[in-house]
Amino acid sequence: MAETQFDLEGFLPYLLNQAAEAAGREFAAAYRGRYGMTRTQWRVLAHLGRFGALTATEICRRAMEEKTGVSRAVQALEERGWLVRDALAEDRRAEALSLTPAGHDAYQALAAEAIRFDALLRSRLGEERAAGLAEVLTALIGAARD
Amino acid sequence: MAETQFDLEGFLPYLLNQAAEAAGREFAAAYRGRYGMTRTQWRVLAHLGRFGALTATEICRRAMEEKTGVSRAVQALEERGWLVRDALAEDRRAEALSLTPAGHDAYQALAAEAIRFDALLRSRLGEERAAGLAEVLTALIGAARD
DNA sequence: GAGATATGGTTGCGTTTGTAACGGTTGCGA
DNA sequence: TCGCAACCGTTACAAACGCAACCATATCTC
Repeated sequence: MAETQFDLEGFLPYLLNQAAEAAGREFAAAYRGRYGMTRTQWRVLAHLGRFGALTATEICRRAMEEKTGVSRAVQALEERGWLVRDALAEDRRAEALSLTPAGHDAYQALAAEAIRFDALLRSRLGEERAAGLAEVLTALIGAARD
Repeated sequence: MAETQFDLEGFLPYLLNQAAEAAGREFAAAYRGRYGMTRTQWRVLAHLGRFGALTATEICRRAMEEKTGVSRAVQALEERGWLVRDALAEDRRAEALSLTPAGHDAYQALAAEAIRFDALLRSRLGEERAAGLAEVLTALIGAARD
């Protein structure tokens, strides 16, 4: 029987990983280097900064992150004084997480960095291809939620 | 001053990561579940199966992988009997890595799995969008190599 | 309303990963 | 040819990650 012809360089999960790691590594310098943050911490910060108060579970669902990672990231951000927990009247198991003013400042600084970096990537690709890319990735993510 | 408006859900590194993790998690069941392999091990196997004998450094460069990760993956694949090291006459620091027949069999099985999964992803997206995605990702990866 | 079941969040532990330092080898310039 | 820098690959150590087990609370079922 003939050998299976497998094209590694056209394999979508491989390409996605390579592109994500390349982009991630490049951007990580902005938050790991300057703020000593983990990727998960940055994600939690970004979600709270963008969407306001959330519970840990909501962050998990939105960010497709493990609850244990979120738990630790929340703890780290809390110790840094960037985040506070508030009791929820309707469910005493859960906590409403929200950013302090200092946390919001950090978010603003990183968001500005992110906007710059995103613009750089989009200029590399051309705005049209970049928009198409974002659309296809979103579709892919949505399809995987099942 | 107005707040910086940052659109997390359109941020390309974020989308890339989400899509890559979603696709990777889904496919990982094929090699982690059935063969107990690490992602790096799978990558090393794939590169050797696809491109023949390589040195560890060449794999690092092609796969954008850390040399320490490759070192450990090679060791694991060697212990499993899927890979052999051959001395290189022209440079006694480096080793030529290549798959054994058993390793090649494993590669074939996983490649078949990968082809199936890739086809599934492409059918989800539609062939046209999938091809465009692959092209843009390749461009992004190429641009990041600088 | 009591017991079973599900959910929010934390902790513990083993695995994986990344950074830094290290032997061994090669290549280059003084 | 001697010394020195660069390079290949491994090891050591620390950080991060993921899974499973675990408390506390909430919900469901009878």
